[in-house]
Amino acid sequence: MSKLVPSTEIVLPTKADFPSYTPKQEAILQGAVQVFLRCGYAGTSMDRVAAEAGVSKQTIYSHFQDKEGLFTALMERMTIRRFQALFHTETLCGEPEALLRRFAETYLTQIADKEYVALFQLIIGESARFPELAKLYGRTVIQQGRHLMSDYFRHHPELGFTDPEAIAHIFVGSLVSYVVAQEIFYGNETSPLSRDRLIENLLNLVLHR
Amino acid sequence: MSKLVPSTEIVLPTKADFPSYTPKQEAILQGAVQVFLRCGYAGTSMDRVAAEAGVSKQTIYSHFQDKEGLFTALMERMTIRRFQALFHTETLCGEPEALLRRFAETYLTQIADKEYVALFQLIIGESARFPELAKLYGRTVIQQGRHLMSDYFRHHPELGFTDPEAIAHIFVGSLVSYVVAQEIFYGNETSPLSRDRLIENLLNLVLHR
DNA sequence: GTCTATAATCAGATAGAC
DNA sequence: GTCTATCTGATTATAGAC
Repeated sequence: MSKLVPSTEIVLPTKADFPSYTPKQEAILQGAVQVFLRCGYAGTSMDRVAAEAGVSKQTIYSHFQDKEGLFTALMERMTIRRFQALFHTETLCGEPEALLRRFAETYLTQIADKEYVALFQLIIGESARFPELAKLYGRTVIQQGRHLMSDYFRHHPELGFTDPEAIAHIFVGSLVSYVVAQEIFYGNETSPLSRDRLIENLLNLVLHR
Repeated sequence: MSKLVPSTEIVLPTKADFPSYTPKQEAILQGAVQVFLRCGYAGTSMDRVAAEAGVSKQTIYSHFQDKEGLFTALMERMTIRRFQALFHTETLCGEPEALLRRFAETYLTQIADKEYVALFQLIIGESARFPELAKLYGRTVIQQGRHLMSDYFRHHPELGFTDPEAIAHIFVGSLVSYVVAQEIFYGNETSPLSRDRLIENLLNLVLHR
């Protein structure tokens, strides 16, 4: 254990995960987004998707194998896009406090987005039926955030973290569960906690000790 | 603000939330658990529930108004039961470190249970269609945990927390998101982190500073 | 490739016998 | 109260015209 290598290997999305679609396929996917996110997998009918997309049902079946094929293609695309939006612009450098605050704010803004929350809910709800989707999502959106953070901690031993990976788990996990509690379990109505208060206390806990 | 009162009022389940059921109704509910937890709301058919419960479909409709009525009755019951299992035996007293470790271990054990995870997933997936269920769940299972902790912090000012509620948010949130990452997004397969490591680092972060 | 029309099945909910 | 049988509409998927 002499080299500073990550203790977990992250499998990043490759070019094979970014298939390109024809305009017709784009129309289908765009229509499918609305319905799947609102009604869930079983609650979505192909008729509804066809109507929303402005194409016939048979056209959907000729481009995507079946309902499962359409659903997985759509979910994979949305997951990868979120991944890009989350981490494309982020380069973890600068002073620890400013960096961590910027990371937390960016991450929270991204995952508290309405469409994002709906995607999150859908993948959780279908995690048993579509485990590969859940794994892809976990690897790209959740683990990648932890990975960036723990790498930063590892390369800044002056912060004094003996277990950077666990701290990253706690840091990112607090952000994720905040959104779950506030947006999905309606905590913003029953027991609100401002984003600033969360971030301030999280930074205090991690840095000022 | 001179008295030590909780800053958020928790609405606890009352006796009205514990309806009693006849043996026939118990059989129906017991059959419905299996199917709803495995197939989701839309994916569950009343025929299937009837078969699983060993009764006729009409019997279900005569005891519960319709599919929604059966589903909400079942979810409410499971939520309340989990709430009891979580907090009935727990009294927060003793030394901070031992207390917090015991709390974290009990909480994790409870919410990492297979049936519990399935309930969690189902309520998240149906949170848009059944917001009242999500609110009930959030109030009883999640907020109640935070409430117990922040109360404890508030009554032990020697711990030096300027914002007990936010710290409780982070503490309980880390536990919840750990289970989400490990059990729902299959983190135990792709990037495992032991329960002990999480708890140890969480306690370090909160207490030893 | 795209559409209209249709097949085959299954859903939630009810009627009526016992 | 409970069951069997049934109704009505919606669902996935396909056939065949253009």
